[in-house]
Amino acid sequence: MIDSTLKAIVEPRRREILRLVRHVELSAGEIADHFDVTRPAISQHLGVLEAVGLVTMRRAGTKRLYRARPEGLTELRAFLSDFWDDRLQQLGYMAQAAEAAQTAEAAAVATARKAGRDDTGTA
Amino acid sequence: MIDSTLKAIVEPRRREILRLVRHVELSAGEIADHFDVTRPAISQHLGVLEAVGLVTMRRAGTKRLYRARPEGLTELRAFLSDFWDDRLQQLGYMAQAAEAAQTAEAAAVATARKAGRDDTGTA
DNA sequence: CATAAGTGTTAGTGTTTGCTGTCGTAAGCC
DNA sequence: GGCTTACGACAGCAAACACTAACACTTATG
Repeated sequence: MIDSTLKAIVEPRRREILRLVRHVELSAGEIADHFDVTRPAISQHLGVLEAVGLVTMRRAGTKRLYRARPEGLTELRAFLSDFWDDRLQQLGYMAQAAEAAQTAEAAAVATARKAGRDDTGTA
Repeated sequence: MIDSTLKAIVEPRRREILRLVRHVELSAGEIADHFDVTRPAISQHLGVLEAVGLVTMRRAGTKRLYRARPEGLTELRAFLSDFWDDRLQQLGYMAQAAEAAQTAEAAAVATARKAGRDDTGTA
């Protein structure tokens, strides 16, 4: 699950695609225009990104519009944080922190401490 | 640079190795004992991890002791944070974008057309 | 219904990658 | 010196991956 998401992220072209559709919605053709490879190649990359939940797609006439899925990115960030921080928090933490950060970052940190457990992670 | 680091992280066995030597120093043989593959295979993984600066090695007699290099992990985390936050310090931006996109999808598409090819991708 | 535009899908290909098996090398022990 | 331990280095192989080319499908437009 997380493994496939990581594999999707590794490909440089897919990271670039993710950057393109992070804030705006783009059609497959518009995305392909940013690269030198053929459109089918980009279509495959989009399929991979959609399969792992990093982008969403909606049809608009003959076009298909893609957009980054913030939740997918959040989940990946949560996993990576967990990986490095030694199971300091759970998956839902990042979303809570993001919400709390709008008013105060310190509050988010406090939430992390509150939700966290002992980090005696001697693997 | 970051690309090779990401590639090193993607391999599940290398992530497991990284977990093993995160807090304690282990010899190549001890690390290999945790896996079903042969020692040369683990040796190759260790070589990759060392090449990208995710682990350090020191010789102790006939043994070679490996340990995670925290700085390497920090650099990768910094890159990933920069990638997702787009050097916009606000953590809660994603939620706002997702909410706003529902009401201003047409505007987003228009913006995309207007933006055209500002970045041809040189990751 | 016929045609064109916009994409996804499938088959096939070259390259990369992780693994095994064998060999070479440096450090300790008799 | 000769032997064992511990490890890396070098081919060789099989699977995975990204790409291209050709085809199929869906949606407007006449």
